[in-house]
Amino acid sequence: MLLELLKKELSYFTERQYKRNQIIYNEGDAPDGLYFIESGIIGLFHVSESGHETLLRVFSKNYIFGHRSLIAQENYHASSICLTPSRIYHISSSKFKELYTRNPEVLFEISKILAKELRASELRLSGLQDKSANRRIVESLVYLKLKHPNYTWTRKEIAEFAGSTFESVVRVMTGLQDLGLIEKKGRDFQVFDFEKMIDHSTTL
Amino acid sequence: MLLELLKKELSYFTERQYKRNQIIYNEGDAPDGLYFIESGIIGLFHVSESGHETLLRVFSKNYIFGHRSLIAQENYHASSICLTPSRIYHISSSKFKELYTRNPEVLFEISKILAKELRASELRLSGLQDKSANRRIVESLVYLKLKHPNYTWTRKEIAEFAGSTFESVVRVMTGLQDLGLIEKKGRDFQVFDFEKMIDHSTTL
DNA sequence: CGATAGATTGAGAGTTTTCAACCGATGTGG
DNA sequence: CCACATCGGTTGAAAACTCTCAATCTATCG
Repeated sequence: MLLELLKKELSYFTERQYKRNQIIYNEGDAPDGLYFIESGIIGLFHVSESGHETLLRVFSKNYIFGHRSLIAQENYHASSICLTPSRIYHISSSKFKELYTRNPEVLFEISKILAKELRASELRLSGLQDKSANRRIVESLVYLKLKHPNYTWTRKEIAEFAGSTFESVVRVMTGLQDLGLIEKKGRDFQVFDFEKMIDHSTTL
Repeated sequence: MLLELLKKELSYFTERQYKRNQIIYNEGDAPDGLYFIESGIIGLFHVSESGHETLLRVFSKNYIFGHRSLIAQENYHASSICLTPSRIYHISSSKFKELYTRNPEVLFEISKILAKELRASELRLSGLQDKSANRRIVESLVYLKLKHPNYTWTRKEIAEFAGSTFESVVRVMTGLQDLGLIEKKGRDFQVFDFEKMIDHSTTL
């Protein structure tokens, strides 16, 4: 929906190339327009005062990012970093304003995205208090691997998404392999049965 | 900002009265327009599968709620419950659409609210992994009591906001009283020094 | 082939919750 | 206005979960 709207307006955007691990914007920076992903995977990371990292969201093809700060008119509360090499369109704040003034549908679609992201965040908030670390790790494994089957997620990234430690992720993955639900392949892994994994998340 | 816009449109709204503990809408219900608070305090609670409750947000005078589901076009992911008797304006989904079509500024302001709520939620997500329970409890105490000095927050509500248990809240409050930073008054309490409380949150 | 980043495993430590018992405040009906 | 019921608060001790730390191993890449 938003996709079609933005594709029609690509002349407003400029395309940029980013390398793996390249920072697109940093926590604390002033908002700098809207980003729209042509290819690649981008992680949104928050680093707390004490140095703890959290993987808040994962963005990829045909999705936008930078929208939260842009709309809120607040500095970024987290940093966007490329997990893979990426091609990304960028539109300046002023051109973005021009765009949604001319086409209010764009604003509505972005609101919708914000609303869905808020739901997801609040459900994670609840899950963090309610679910065991193992359960959260399994769910994160399923979520991340379903979303990006070909990307090799590190244990650290998975832990930072699940709200746990990479050692705990390792233990859960070993357990799942013993149950025959996943198979480790070098640093990567393959999932055989997404459904059963969640059932076994208390068994580990 | 949104306040002025909505006040001009009160003829679009109908006013309703709610009692303490009355449920305004339930988790799982289809979205039902927008709510705008004339008076009272409303809590947004999520109850997980296992029965764990989380206090996600607190709404009060001149603020809206129900906007997330309305914009996302998703069922409510949490329930809105009156913490005090409340007077609340309500606008139907169709009239709301009419309103923001005629006045796109309204939509922009609501997007802004969503964006700020997303930030707050994600920072809590990070804090939940990063900060000690005591620290989170102290911060919640400060946040809730600064926001509503006259409301008697129960230990349970504070715990459900902080992501802890009511017993832990009790222990933290006893510690703060021993330090002379708060004073308990029956079930209520008074804060003497909001600043110092956070400093002492690791000491407890 | 060596260097480095990432993965694995075990044992120990610490924080936080859970459970249980008891206390105090608040409000209602007789 | 008192008595009692109920809801919320308090405290202590034990248990559990998860993390931390350290040592070792393996994959990957120049």
